[in-house]
Amino acid sequence: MCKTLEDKLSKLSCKHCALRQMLVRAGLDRQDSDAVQQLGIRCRGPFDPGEHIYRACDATHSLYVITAGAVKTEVVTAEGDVQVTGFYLPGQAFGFECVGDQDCPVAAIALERTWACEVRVGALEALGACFPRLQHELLVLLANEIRNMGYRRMLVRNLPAEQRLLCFIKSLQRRLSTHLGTEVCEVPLPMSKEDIAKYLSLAPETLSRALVRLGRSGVIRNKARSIELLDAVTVSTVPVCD
Amino acid sequence: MCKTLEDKLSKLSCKHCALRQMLVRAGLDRQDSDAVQQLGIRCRGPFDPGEHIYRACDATHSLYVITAGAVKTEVVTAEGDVQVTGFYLPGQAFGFECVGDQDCPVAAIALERTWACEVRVGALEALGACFPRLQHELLVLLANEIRNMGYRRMLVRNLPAEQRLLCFIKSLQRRLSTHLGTEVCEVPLPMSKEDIAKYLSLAPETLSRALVRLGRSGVIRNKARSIELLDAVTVSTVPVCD
DNA sequence: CGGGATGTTGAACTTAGTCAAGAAAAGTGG
DNA sequence: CCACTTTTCTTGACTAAGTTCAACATCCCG
Repeated sequence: MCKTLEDKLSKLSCKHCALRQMLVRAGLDRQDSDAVQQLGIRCRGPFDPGEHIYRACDATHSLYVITAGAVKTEVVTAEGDVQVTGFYLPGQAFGFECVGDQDCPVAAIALERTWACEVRVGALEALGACFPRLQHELLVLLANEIRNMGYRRMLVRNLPAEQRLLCFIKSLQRRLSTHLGTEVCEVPLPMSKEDIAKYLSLAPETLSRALVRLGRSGVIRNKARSIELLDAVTVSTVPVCD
Repeated sequence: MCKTLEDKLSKLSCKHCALRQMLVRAGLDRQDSDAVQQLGIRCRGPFDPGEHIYRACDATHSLYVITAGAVKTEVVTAEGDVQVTGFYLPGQAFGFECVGDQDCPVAAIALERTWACEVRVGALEALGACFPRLQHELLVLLANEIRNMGYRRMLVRNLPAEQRLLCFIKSLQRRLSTHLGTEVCEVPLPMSKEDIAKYLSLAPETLSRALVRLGRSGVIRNKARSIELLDAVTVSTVPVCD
């Protein structure tokens, strides 16, 4: 747990952190630290791999931004099978499902040692009443998530296994590059192959074979717990999501 | 075009209209007609079948609520193939993708003769600055859409064609029943089979076969431009979305 | 009544899923 | 630190499901 407001803000100081970006765009930078203080940002963690940040049906009503580590979100159906709905990297916000009043059927689980900042949606709304631009940015954040989900859905659904996988790796790469501020080729995979399979709606075997085929055709190089993207041209022909 | 505020509100007077529900929950009922007037609700239509309500990349920044008719939303990829992303019935809101600042890559097209109320998101936000509960409801509306999208995605993806189709019909039935306030068995299909296929990510042929099989197994009865749900038990075992 | 669009049917083909076995990696406890 | 177990991942043979292509039927609109 960090103690001071300065600590908390420094955790958010990354240029591309979703929450910080929102505050900056809303015109609420450090100068408004009184206002920001009202948000009651809590730094939580460390969460160990496999540990829940929130469980399905927890009424968290909070948004989270990862400061370090990685997180997956998943839904469990009545029949008990699990569907991974998203992976989140440092700087990214998650927990949108919990904004509303209903219980959210989604759980968030740490993939590696993870720290995250928590902001109560109620606090954002309250501050938004004073700063209309913050209110607007909050709305935009959700609207963007809706757009992204629609995109992901469209792209992932009809694509054959290999392209689906490539699209996923590319998305990870893009997000990581954005966060680091430099184009990376080697994409670490904090999640298990099974999680990726569940995210892409593929059997683990199919995923494994797709990885091998992409490796053989020289598009990627498979490493222990990461993937190196080799052929930029081939990759760029794959539809982009996120 | 309707003229008076009374006209506009009466259009929204259905108990289950998404916008009206939001206003009521926010405590803004007819008594606050001054406030509601500020929203500048525009009644638009009629739109003929095939006519666009908005096009991809139109910067509408508006939400729409259908008063009569039916609408589909679709995304066109760079390669030119179309993906239908949603069907909307009377009382339902659409246009969430356009809430943000970016252009929305989605188009909305009337399926039959359609009328819709348009509300500028900016107007909702402005009024929300005075009525925090409205602001909250707006956020909840978007959050619910996010939750629904996640659900739909999870359910539709792994399901075999027949169940996917049944899930879709059931969803239409539920929405129609909610709007009419009474359980309906006969579900009209304002959209073409091709649109349904594109929505469910199936080849038109596969959809056709699935319809025939469901008909033969006595779950549904295929009619000209509607489907009758016969076996309530079988249907209820299908996962529910929306 | 034609003619284009829309929907249906059948057969070959392609892809991904399933099942089962084996290899590699990650925990576990001495 | 090393054997041992357990889990995760890979590989192969087979099966099931959906797509594609082509032909035909039906609907709708002029």
